[in-house]
Amino acid sequence: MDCGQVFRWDKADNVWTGVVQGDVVRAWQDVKTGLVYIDSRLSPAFFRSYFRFDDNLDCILTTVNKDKYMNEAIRSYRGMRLIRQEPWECLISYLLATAWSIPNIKKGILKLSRLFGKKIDEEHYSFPQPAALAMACESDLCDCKLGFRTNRIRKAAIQIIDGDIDLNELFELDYEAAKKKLMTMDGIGEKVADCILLFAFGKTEAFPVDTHVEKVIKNYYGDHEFFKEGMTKNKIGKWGRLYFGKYCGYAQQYLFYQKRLEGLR
DNA sequence: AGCCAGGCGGTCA
DNA sequence: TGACCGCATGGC
Repeated sequence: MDCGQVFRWDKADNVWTGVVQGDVVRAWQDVKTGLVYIDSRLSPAFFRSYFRFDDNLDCILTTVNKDKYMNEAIRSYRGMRLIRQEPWECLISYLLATAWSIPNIKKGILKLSRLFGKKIDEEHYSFPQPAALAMACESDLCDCKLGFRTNRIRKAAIQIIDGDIDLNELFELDYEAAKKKLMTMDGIGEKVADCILLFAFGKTEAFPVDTHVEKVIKNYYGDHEFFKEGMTKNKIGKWGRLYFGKYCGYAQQYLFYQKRLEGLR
């Protein structure tokens, strides 16, 4: 929950508290049994999907465990899963993530929720609905200090309201087609599109190349034949999809997390 | 003070 | 295509 995928969970006294689907959720894990306990009005079936408990993690990690670097990341962080987020919230979150650190992304989302979401209890607010952001007057949005991201999220909200973009439709499209559609939106390039497809639409063949992953790949895999004519971010993405295969998104998340916690080796 | 943060869009060669 | 730049803001 703290690996940079989702931004609305916080830990206190070994209990994670998050806002999901307008509900305040508390979750903790028994260290000995590994069992996960969840206090929420949402159903167990919902959380099976949210935490992707139906993924056969051992099987997936075996398929992406191609070399000593991946083996090390898997050895250290085995158990980390992709999360299946709500598309709308994920879309806005990664529009905000552009050239921002993870703490800043969390703060930005918190500000948006406090201003445009619904109050759930004394300290928690739901993630704003598209209509709330679409109608947010310019000055209110500017109060959030989102910089150049402000217009991007308002535009996105309007496109959703107007039906120009139908997020549910993206589930039906394959990875390439869905990516192409997302990239028509202002502020969504390759990386942001890949994050949304991976974290909300379950497209594990997405391989987001951000600044961390770029450094990791250049450091560990720069001598691969594939890169003999240079290492652009675009090329690194293509390499990741080829090299790790249909679950490359999982590989990416393990490399990303390891890099953030340990730096380059 | 200067650089970096889960980048993107435009321009120019 | 690929390299470079401006874009807001915050933190170190």
